[in-house]
Amino acid sequence: MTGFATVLPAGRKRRGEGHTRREEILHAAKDLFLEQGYDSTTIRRIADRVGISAPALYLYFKDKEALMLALCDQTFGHLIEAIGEIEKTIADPLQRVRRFGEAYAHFGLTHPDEYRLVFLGANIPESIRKVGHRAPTDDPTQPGVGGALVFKRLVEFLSELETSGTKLNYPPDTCAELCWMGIHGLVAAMIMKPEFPWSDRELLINGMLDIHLKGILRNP
Amino acid sequence: MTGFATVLPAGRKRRGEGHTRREEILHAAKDLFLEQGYDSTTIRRIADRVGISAPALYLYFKDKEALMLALCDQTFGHLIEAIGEIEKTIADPLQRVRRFGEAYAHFGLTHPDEYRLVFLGANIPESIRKVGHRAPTDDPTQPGVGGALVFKRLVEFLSELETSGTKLNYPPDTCAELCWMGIHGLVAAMIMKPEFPWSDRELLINGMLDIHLKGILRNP
DNA sequence: GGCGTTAACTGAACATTGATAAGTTATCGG
DNA sequence: CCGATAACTTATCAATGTTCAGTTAACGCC
Repeated sequence: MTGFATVLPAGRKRRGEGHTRREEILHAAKDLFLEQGYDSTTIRRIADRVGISAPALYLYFKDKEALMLALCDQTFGHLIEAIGEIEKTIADPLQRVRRFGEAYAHFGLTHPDEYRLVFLGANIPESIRKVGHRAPTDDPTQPGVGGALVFKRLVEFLSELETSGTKLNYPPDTCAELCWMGIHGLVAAMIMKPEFPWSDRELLINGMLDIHLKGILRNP
Repeated sequence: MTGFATVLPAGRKRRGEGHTRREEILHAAKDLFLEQGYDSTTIRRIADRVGISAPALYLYFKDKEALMLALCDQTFGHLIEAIGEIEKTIADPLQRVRRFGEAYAHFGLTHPDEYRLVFLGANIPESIRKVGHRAPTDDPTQPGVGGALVFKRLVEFLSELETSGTKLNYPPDTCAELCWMGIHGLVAAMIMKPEFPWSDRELLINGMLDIHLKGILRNP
């Protein structure tokens, strides 16, 4: 019907088109993980949705964990892009930090499932939980370093803030940990317990940012 | 050696002593969950450690999930006790809030798996994820209501603080949400990413509490 | 056109998992 | 001693992640 591609035996890829299949798998796996969680998503079901046999999946990913890692990196990419945007458009270090927080919260709340996957390690076995927090010096093309990169940016922003003359109550790393964890806690909880009668979202996010920015600056 | 209990065929319980076995299972399961995590702990291994067959475990717990839930409730009792202790021994409302935060963080860091299970809903099927956030009016003898009870106490502490004359920057519920989420984020992250090079634990916890207490008080 | 190489894929199988069914043992009141 | 039944076991199930050994078909080359 469609016309292109000569009739192939039910979706078999031509030579050299493996990466296409790989992305099909990623796409299907993402959908299924988000729908049913990591544990309930089986290799067979992913393969089914793609239209291949289960072992074929192992041609593209070492194991289920590697699949998940690849997905995490993909998601982190989006967040890192958003942060790069801040670096380009905002000059004031304090504003950068605040925008970082807003971008982070926004990212989490608009991609709740991915956030769960990446930052909460929900429904993922212990073995891959440490994803995203390898040493910040790791090769960024390697899977699983997204989280560290994001954190590194925040530390950079805070270091700028300090060298620009603003006094901080803690070292930049500690400030970064505190600020991040405050926002992270809020986002994580709002995602995990949506049925809880939360106060207004904007109020909470702005409140959390206010509190933390005030809290880390020596002379507010 | 110990001497009591007549020689039994390798640990079989006398009639009516089932609850003993139940507690043995809970104990073994707790150890194993803490050592290896929820997923990696198999029913068979728990049964092995207790010295019974795997199916025997199902005489005492409906399934693996029920076992974990029972453990959660048991553990939560300790947190609620600790909070009750604060109510008894500390009068000053501000101190109460601070102690609450300390107790909460301490609880999370010393019971990471229970914390993950109840407050993060990690590694468990959706069905039990919402545990801990049922309506606060639920029967506390039912499994899985710990979280809501704990939050209620914090709101009470903050309300006391307000009625005692201290001005707050936000309503007590919002303050409670902000304070809780700050600490929660920190605890959650330290649990989920233990290999991250965190700043000093005490420093972070105290820092987070300082920031939030300063942040919610109108005139510090 | 035919041929060999090999990327892309499949079917059968394995070990391990949570869980159930059906049967067995031993305790204890009468 | 006996019958009821609490406490437990063996055998087994279906589902899972993963591997092995093979099969199919696309493509470069003669």
